[in-house]
Amino acid sequence: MAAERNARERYRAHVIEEIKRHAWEQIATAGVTALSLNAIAKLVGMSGPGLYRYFASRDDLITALIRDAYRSLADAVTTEFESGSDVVGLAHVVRNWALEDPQRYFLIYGTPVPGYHAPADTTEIADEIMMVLIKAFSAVSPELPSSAPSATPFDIHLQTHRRDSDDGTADAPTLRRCITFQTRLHGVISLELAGQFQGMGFDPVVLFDNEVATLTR
Amino acid sequence: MAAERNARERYRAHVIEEIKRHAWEQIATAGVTALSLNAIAKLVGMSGPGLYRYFASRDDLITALIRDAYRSLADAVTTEFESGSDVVGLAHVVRNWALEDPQRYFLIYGTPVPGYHAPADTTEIADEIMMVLIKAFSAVSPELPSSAPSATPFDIHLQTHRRDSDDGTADAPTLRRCITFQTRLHGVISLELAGQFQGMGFDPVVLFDNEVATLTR
DNA sequence: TGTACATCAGTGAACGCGCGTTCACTGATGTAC
DNA sequence: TGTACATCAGTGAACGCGCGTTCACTGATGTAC
Repeated sequence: MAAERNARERYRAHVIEEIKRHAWEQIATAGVTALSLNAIAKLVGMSGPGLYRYFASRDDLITALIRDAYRSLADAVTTEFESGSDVVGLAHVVRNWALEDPQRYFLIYGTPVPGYHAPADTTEIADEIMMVLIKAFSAVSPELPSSAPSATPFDIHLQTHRRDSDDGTADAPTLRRCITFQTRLHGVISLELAGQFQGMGFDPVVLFDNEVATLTR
Repeated sequence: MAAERNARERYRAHVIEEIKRHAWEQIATAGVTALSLNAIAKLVGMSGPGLYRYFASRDDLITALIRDAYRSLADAVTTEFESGSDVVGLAHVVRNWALEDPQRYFLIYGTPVPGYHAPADTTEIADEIMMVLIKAFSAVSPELPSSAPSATPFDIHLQTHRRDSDDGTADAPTLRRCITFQTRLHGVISLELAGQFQGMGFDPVVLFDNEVATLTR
């Protein structure tokens, strides 16, 4: 019966969620490096090999976590945009999302593991975020002083060298602003999360706001 | 005899360098995570425990490597500045240094290991870099349009909340520019090194130049 | 409703591995008188 | 110059550990007729 089958599937989904939950706890506490299948299995209440019914390998688990992290960020950004927020609002959503779980942020944007390659569908989610940014910047671009007057060398470069990710509707200055949004936010957020501003005395959020203000200028 | 003692010390220094060399190779190939004392010892040509004559623990080795990385970057930046280079030149030195060995860059600026705290003297070297930046920006600050006219909220915040690292000679706008130099460069460099721009079609160095150009504006 | 079969969740034992680190020890190099 | 001692480099065996993963198996749950 379909209902019965769903019961098994619901159970399965529930266990998968529990595994992931404990995986995230481990990552938050000690980083991806410390993620251990056996330890997670113990926490979930089953023996090591049992976990292989749910994830084929350690890399499989990590890949699933990365996908979920991307998904979570994309959802947060999309939701915020659809509730009428502007670029500044989106920036704060990203920062808050990062502060929520720094290691989750670093799982996506942190030190790459040489050799490991993220699966294709995470790229799609990254593009999804990019699309939201394009929409957000398209709304303000015309008003910005630097949009028409002078195209930067990078703008010109973008006109010829660019492979979508967007559907091609965005003009170069808008695309540049989206990329700049990403790099500037990452610069200030990741250094904050890594504690590089500790001992410098200032409040990171004020620096963040300073940086975000430059995006719509 | 002093000469004899030096022979032993020179030998010691030589072995330490060889250990570090192999350690860097391992890091460049597979990241810090993969750094293994036993493996390094084998490469150097001694048995595992022998390495403990040179480094008291794995963390000790890593700490030494981090210190060396900071030192190397600080030297590169200082040398460039003393040879008459400006802010733009310094930016390119930093990027080239990062490209030289991405994992070395990430060892300093990458994902922090929860729990690990860098020793105090690395902070001193970081301050050293900051001092060079302050000098470089002090040279151009007076000419910049935004220096006198309008202080940003972050500038005002910095005036009251700041614990040196500089000797207190720099004014807030200059200090802000130095910090911005660090965050913007890190944003664009680390995303490039992590391969986040792959498949987007543009040349990262053009984006980098675009971003650097904003620093002296 | 009942029976025969297929699918699935989970276990326990085992494999092979490499890790960091400690310890007692040997042999070489340097030091002091 | 020679002898007695101290320092240092390096070895080999061993400890304990936890890891990812495979395998043969049990028992429960679902499916088909």
